[in-house]
Amino acid sequence: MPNRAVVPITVEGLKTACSQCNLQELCLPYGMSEGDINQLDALVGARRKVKRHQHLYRAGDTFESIYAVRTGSFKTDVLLEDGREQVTGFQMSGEIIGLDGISTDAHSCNAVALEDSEVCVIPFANLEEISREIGSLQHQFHKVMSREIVRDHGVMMLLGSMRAEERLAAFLINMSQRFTARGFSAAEFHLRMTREEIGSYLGLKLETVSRAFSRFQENELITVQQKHIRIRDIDGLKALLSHLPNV
Amino acid sequence: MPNRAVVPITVEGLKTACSQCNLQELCLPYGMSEGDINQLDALVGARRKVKRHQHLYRAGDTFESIYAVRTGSFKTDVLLEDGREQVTGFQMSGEIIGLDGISTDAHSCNAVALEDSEVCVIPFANLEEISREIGSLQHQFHKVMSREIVRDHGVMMLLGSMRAEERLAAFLINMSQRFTARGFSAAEFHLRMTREEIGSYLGLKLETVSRAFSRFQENELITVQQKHIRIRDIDGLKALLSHLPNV
DNA sequence: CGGCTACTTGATCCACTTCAAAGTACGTGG
DNA sequence: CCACGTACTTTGAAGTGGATCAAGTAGCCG
Repeated sequence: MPNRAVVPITVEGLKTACSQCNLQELCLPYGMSEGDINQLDALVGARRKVKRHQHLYRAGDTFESIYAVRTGSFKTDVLLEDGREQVTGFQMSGEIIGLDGISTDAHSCNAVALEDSEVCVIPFANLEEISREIGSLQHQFHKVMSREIVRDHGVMMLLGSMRAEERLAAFLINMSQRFTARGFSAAEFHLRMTREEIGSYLGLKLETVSRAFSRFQENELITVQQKHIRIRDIDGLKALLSHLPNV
Repeated sequence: MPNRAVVPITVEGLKTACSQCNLQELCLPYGMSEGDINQLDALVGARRKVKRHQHLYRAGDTFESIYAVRTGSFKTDVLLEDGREQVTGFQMSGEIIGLDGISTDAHSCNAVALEDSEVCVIPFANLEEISREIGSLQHQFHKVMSREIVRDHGVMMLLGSMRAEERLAAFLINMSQRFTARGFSAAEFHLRMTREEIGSYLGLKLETVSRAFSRFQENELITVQQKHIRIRDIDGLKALLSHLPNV
């Protein structure tokens, strides 16, 4: 596990490294003083590489740090005793993982890399300490947590009130937006997760996900080749979301 | 709207008033100094009464404060353009409402009183300022937010992976635990929400909720009389959660 | 090339929804 | 205090979206 100390931190380096990070809004742009930069130095403890299919943490692990995804992507899931899995989210670069652990000082879900990935380890005690001194960091962190709560409400809406094709359309639109925000194509991207993982996230079986993809392709909304997706008619997809179930 | 200033704050009074509050863990027990108490004075801005079926806030409202439920209970929900409603949670005394607003400085859901209720208004700017000075308050607040995220994951599990009777059993067990934590009977309680609201929360139609209640009654797990519930076999309910769907 | 994992597609089934009709509690005004 | 209206709940019967079961296919990697 390469320790942070190994990689000398420079302001330039940070700006590059963290340019897509969810925490950037408070770390960098707001004219941090030299002293602030030194504190930031204390904030990010280390980087950690996680290979595909490896756990970043498991349910039950002691909580010490939250993580910012630098490269790659993750899924978080909850397991029931009988083996049922619920994927609670997919995380891409710049997104924060691990907030579930603050509540009880132990993680309540699993975080697994979908591809070879790297995270910034942010010891939570450090974050709390520094955010007591830098108000903008404190506020930004609160926004990150709140955003997670709002996102979760959206997933509840999806799981509780939408039909299969609406759920998949919402998922594709969301992925497209997140790729766009990272400077990738809005129309063409590569999904890192399996049909089963998408299904688990959307509360559907993998066959249903597959059939919905096929239906979208028939209707010329998208082109599917395994995990490679090309969106041909984003408005058509969005239209699926604004219709009543039986109209 | 009675302002806080109207009700003189005393340490005794606070201990009584906040004895069931989620924020109590940091406000009260940790031997706050006289100075801390004065700061607390600045934290809780006012109390606000909300009548049954009235909104505490609506989606789109500017975010300024979070709320601690003093008496009564609330639901929070998200509405789709076509009228579909997803209830995202039910809140009882001591629980915090409004965390969704931090993210964008505007609320993203509606909060509606299920009965005549009263909340403590906590201006969020105050909370951030004071929590920069009192570390235990800061940490407690982070725990409250994290707990909300963990709870949301549980609801996703419920909506995405459980069948109707499992969902209702999980709901009843959860309600029972929360009533117990408030000093009420674990076995007998009055639901403040309608079958339709329970159904919306659980991703089911009201008829399905009603049928599941009836089935539980047939199986002597509970007694139902409209909104009055008596749990006769809590272990039987719990057993419903640990079984495979087809076993 | 062989073996594996992931994906697609068809046929059948069933849990939950939808539609419909009563029944019950409750508040209000006469 | 009763009559009536309203909102909520229960229950039945029929319909359907997605699950399940079952092949078969495509891509990947050692």
